Amino acid sequence: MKTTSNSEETFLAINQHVSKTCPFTEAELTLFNSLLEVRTVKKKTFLLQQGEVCDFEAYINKGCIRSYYINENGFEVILQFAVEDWWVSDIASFHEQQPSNQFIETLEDCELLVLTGEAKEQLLQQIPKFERLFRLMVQRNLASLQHRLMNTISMNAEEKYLDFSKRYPTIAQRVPQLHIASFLGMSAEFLSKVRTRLAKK
Amino acid sequence: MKTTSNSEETFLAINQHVSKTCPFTEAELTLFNSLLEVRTVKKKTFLLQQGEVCDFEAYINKGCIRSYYINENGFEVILQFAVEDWWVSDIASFHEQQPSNQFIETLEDCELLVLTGEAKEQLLQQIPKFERLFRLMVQRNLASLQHRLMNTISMNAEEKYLDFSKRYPTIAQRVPQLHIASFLGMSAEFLSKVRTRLAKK
DNA sequence: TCAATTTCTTGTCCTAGTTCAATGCACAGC
DNA sequence: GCTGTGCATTGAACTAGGACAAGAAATTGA
Repeated sequence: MKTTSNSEETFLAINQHVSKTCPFTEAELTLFNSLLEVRTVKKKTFLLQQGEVCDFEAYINKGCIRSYYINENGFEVILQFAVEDWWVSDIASFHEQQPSNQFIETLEDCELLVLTGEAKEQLLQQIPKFERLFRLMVQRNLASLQHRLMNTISMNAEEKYLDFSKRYPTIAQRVPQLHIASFLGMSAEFLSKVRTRLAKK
Repeated sequence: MKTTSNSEETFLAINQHVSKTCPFTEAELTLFNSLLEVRTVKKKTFLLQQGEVCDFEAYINKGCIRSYYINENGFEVILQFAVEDWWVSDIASFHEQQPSNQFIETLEDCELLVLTGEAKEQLLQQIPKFERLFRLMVQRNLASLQHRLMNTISMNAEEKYLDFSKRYPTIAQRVPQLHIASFLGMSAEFLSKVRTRLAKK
């Protein structure tokens, strides 16, 4: 009894999430859910490290995660913040089965619904409609990354920060400024200066 | 006779291109080809302008194209250079049927194979396997954009230029420096200075 | 072939953002 | 209740790259 109601709750959000992009039947959703692995992870855990092959896509039920690169000079750049109702993965590594060059790390205690490579294959084989869902997900990702690239190139620090806190108000709250600066491509000190300058207005 | 051999030639490259990612039968490829529209376009033609809804994906048989944004301040940023064996489109606008905020412009006389929205729908309906091809295409696009974002944030001008000319030697040759600078997110003047500095070594 | 337009180069001056260092703050662990 | 560790703030000195201007070189096109 407990388990059932618990698991219903567990999959509520993700089922709504996938239904938004594509209509699925109850039976299809049930199959989908059975292929997901529920995982709770402590803060500051790595889901993926540079050099490993990424073998999952994870939907975030609860918590906050960042993915980032570290380049040759030890310079860290944040690729993505992910919170509730988002997915994280290194798609390139996942699909080409190549070693990743990203880190994926929890910033808070998390509850994740994990789709492994094997599970995803089964899913796509049994319900090809899901192919469309994943294509749409990647597509949106691409569009938002394009947008971010434009901002990164054409905006100054203040504009970037304002745009960010408008676009992701919750994340701007939850995440240390340090990381936000890295996401926006500026030093933490300078972000701090920008913020105090803005506060004075 | 002439027509046949001509059209065989026309579709040779694209058929190889799609077969690389996914095996298709002769019949499937023939159907695919029949849905493509061959278009030759003069240099400096716009395939898409800000405000229009993008209704195509175009495969480049011959020529060179750029897609770019112009932001509120009139600042131009190049999103992509595309040459032979690449696709261009504004995926977001295309699939959401939203007005685009990009321009897509030919930099040379081009021969394109154009897949319109309608044709693409037919294609996906009749050969669902193509869904996979398009997902992979978007996915690769995403991966390369991630890479570019990292470079943009973490490299200095010289490193960016060196990386670019290593990664896209042909494009570095074919395209005015002006545009390369815009792609790399630096002023044309500064790129010129970087190049003379490099030449002196 | 010559003019017209685009693109490239070079120099000077200037500013947005960096780096480094010091200080203050908050809160997690004992 | 103290203490260490990780963040945030502030300041001073520095620099990569931008903006502007003016001339040179290269392409285009009738």
